[in-house]
Amino acid sequence: MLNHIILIGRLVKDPDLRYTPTGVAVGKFTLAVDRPVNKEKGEKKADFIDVICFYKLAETVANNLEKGRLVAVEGRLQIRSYDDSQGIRRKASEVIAGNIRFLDFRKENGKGAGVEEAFEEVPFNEEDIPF
Amino acid sequence: MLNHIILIGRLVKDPDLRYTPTGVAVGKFTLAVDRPVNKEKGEKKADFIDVICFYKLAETVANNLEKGRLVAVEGRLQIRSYDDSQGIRRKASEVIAGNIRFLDFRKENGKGAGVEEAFEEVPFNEEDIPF
Amino acid sequence: MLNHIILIGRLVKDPDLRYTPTGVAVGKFTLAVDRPVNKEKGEKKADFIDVICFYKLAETVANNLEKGRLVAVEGRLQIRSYDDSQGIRRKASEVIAGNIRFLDFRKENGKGAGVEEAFEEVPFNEEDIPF
Amino acid sequence: MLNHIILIGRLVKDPDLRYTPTGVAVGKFTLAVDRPVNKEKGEKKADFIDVICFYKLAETVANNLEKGRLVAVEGRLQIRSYDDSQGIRRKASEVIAGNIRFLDFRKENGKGAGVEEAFEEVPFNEEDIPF
DNA sequence: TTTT
DNA sequence: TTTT
Repeated sequence: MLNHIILIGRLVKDPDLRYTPTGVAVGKFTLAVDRPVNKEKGEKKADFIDVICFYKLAETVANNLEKGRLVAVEGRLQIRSYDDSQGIRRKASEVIAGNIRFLDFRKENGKGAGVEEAFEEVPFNEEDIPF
Repeated sequence: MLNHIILIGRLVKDPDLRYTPTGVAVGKFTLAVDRPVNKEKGEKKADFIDVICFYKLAETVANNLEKGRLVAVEGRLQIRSYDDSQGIRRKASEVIAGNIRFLDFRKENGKGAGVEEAFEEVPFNEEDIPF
Repeated sequence: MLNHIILIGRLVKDPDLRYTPTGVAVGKFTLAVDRPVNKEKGEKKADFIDVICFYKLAETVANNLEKGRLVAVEGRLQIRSYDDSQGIRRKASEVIAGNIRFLDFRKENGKGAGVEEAFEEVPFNEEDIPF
Repeated sequence: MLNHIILIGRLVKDPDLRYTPTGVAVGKFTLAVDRPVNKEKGEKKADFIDVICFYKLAETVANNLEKGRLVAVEGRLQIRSYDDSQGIRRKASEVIAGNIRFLDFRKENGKGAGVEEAFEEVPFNEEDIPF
């Protein structure tokens, strides 16, 4: 009924871009999201979380992100079952991204704006709120 | 750059529905969101948070919600300035809802489904993920 | 660096409660979280998401929840690797819950309050804010 | 019952640090959070959102942040009423931060780690999960 | 101005 | 009162 996740982490590899048979762009990358450090043990751990995106967002990701970049991802967690190449039944856990923000920037592009929104936002004029 | 809020609370009054001069439906209601109880003092407090919604979502809210109903709201926090009827400059703090879930149900409507989505979700077939 | 997920769904079975060798209570349950319905195909699907909780929260869950109950879960997504009983390397995807709210209630317990908080909230008196 | 907000934005001024009569550190700053751009009008707007933090988190913020810095804030939205210096009744809308991440970094401090956590996290060893 |  |  409600499924919303927000992650900030770094890409562990360059993003992957493929197309479905019907021509839909699908992007995939893995994010390393550091866990809160365990103060006693002092060790550092991360969760490696797969992120999927579609359409224009997938292409913007493929064209602008690379290994090591820091991003914020908003999306929903999806669990799907599939059989791997050896026929073993597995579950994939993926975040379907609706919105991705680039949080560090190459010098050359200066501005630091986030990527295109995947969802159309509800448009309205603030002046029109009739209350 | 990123602004996302999730609230669960109860309507303190019936929702209000108005239309802008251009015919856009605008819904408004106030949510009482209980704070975590202060164990020492044992007192109970709530934040009273204004929520605004638009279009079809506004009409669904007006037609289905009433004082006392429990809802989950996803949206973004907006701060806007205005002059009140006495000419005093004030700031309004409102949650612009993108998604509202009804969490308790009249017996008569049984199912308990959430309301229509305000945003179009990214549509895709799970079978088409090419990874 | 930041990992936060909020889910609303129903338990697909009664929750499970176990203890670690050191006596820590660990609760586990699976939540069915309905996806936004695909309007064209009209079919209904859900993600089945595993949730883990600890300590008092685990015991409160075990004592108060059962199959079919509606809850809101706040937590973080954790991915961990393990070998299953056949020695096959697998990844587990689990939400570590910090906070669980009960959203429907048996008649007999009336109040409808959420469960105990797992985290200690920052305590302060509103009157003391020195701004 | 549930109140969770996540913001990413920039400080519009240096943060403010004060102490309550009982010696509790209270930090305050305002975040400019850019709204999704209105494509038709092309104009850029932001919400200016007040953030409050306490204790060690307040001091870390005061010692490390300044005007223009980019941060991620997790917290809850609080609405409180007060009378201003002219005796006019006003409502303050503030995000009570539980967790703040620094998202851009001075060259000199290299690492880019987030600030100290405000909440104690639930501690456990992954190896101990008895499922 | 406040909800169960 | 506003940030890049």
